[in-house]
Parts: sequence; C-alpha cells; structure tokens
Amino acid sequence: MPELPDVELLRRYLDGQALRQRIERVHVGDARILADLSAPQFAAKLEGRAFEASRRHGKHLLVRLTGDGWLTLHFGMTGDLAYFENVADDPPYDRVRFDFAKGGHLAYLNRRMLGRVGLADDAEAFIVAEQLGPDALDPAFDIASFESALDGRRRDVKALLMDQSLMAGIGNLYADEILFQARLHPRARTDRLDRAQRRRLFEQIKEVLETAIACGAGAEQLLERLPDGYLLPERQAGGHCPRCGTALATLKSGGRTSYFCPRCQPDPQR
DNA sequence: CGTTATGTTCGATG
DNA sequence: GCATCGAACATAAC
Repeated sequence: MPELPDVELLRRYLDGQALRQRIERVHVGDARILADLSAPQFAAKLEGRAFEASRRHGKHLLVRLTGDGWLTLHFGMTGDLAYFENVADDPPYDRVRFDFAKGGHLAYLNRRMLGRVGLADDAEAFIVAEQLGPDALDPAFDIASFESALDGRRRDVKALLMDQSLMAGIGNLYADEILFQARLHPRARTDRLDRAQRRRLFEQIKEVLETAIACGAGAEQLLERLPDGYLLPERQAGGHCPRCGTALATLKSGGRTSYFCPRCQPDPQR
C-alpha cells in the first residue's frame, strides 16, 4: 500500500484520529520492527506524551511529539495504520500499538515486517541520514531540480523515478502509472530523453501523485475513482491498455515487474 | 512446490 | 564512482 500517496492518506488519518491525546501505554507486538531500539526504550520515550503534528517526506511519516523528538514510521510493502476503540478489535499483524488515555488505540500494522518504526531527534536530520532526495510533491522540487536529478545520469527512467535519493516517494506501482501517462517505456534511458519528454515526465510525476491522493490512495475504491485512462485498474495479468486496448506487456528488472502498453510506450531501441 | 507481492539494502560484477 | 542484478529480509496468497 505505501507509496507517497498512500502515506499521505495515512498521515491525514493519523491527524484525524490520534493527535493531542495523551499516550498512556505503548505495546510492542514485535520488537524487530524497531530496528536498533529496544521496546522499553521506545515505550519510555512515548508514554505520557502525545502526537502533536505530522509531516511526510516521500514514503516516511514523521510525527512530532510533545516536548521534543519525532516518531518515524516507514511502511514497507504491507504497512498500515488502524485506529479503534476496543482492544478486542485489534487487527492482525499489529506490531506497535499506542493506547491513549481517552480510550482509543492506534496500531501500526505490518504483515511482512519490512517497515521500520523509530525515533528521531530532528526531522531534517532524519531525512538527511536516510539519504532521501526532495519529496516528489514538494513545490521546491520543480522542473529545474528535476533536470538536475537527471543531469549526468544514464539510467533506465523507471529506476530513476524509484531512486529515493533523487526524489522521494515513488514506488513500483506509481512509477508504472507515471510512465504510462508520460508515454515512456520503462527502459527508456534518461540521457536520451528530449526536452519535451522530460517535461512530460516531470508533469506526470506531480499529476499522478496528486490525482492518487485526491482519489483516496490506499482506499479499496481507489481503482474505481481514478480518472478514465489510468493504467492502475488494468495493471494485472491479462490487463489491456485503457487508451488503445492493446494487451499490456510486462518486463522484469531488479525483481520488480513493470506493466506497460507496448504500443503507447514503444521500446526506444536501446 | 513455485511464483508473486505497493520496499530497501548489500554484495558481486561490469 | 556509477549502474545493474540477484539475493536477502519476512510473510502470505494463489
């Protein structure tokens, strides 16, 4: 679930449910998710405090704590948040649970355990330490900074979009959608894109991510809500291009599958 | 049993 | 240094 649009929706969910409530107790269901911290260390930092505000950078959710410091959440492939009133409703794969004094609970869920929950003193320092590039939706990430990310690199365009150190937030699914909308083959090389192609790509990064947020990324109804002409609802075995009806093609690299339309996104003859 | 999955990292290799 | 590839991590679904 968690690429930039999904994490943005999770951020809003957390804001709507869990801000400004005293955290009475922290329950760590599986300490492996905490990386280098011990469960007692982690709990001690949070108990008695509250979530004050949140921000997102790429796929990371950062939650400011009363007093000082931040809770950091990364969701891997299967991470999610759930707020509920009764502990009996605690969903499966609850790895960390915050019990609020008012009675509600916020759980960080993660089936595959590929994410991370941690603490940071400073949000900016955390972003630097994680070697994250600019958030893909940050207005400061403009066409000029996009050009400089491309500058001097000769890579497959899809690999570039997903490189979190160049721009943060895009994963395998939304990279496919962005490339489809920009009509670029996943293996098109960045050093061979002309000016118009680069501009189209940049515009679709913004457009696709904003559209996914507006349509409620992460919700089950996302695929129905996306505009006509979006690839994601067809992005599966047997899917067809929403624009021309051609059977979608797939290719694999780095263990990930790309879906694309061989007609609308022709192979640039690498 | 084999394959696949919205992520990231590490080692090997060119 | 740059880029790619496969494997690993961990878990479940098909």
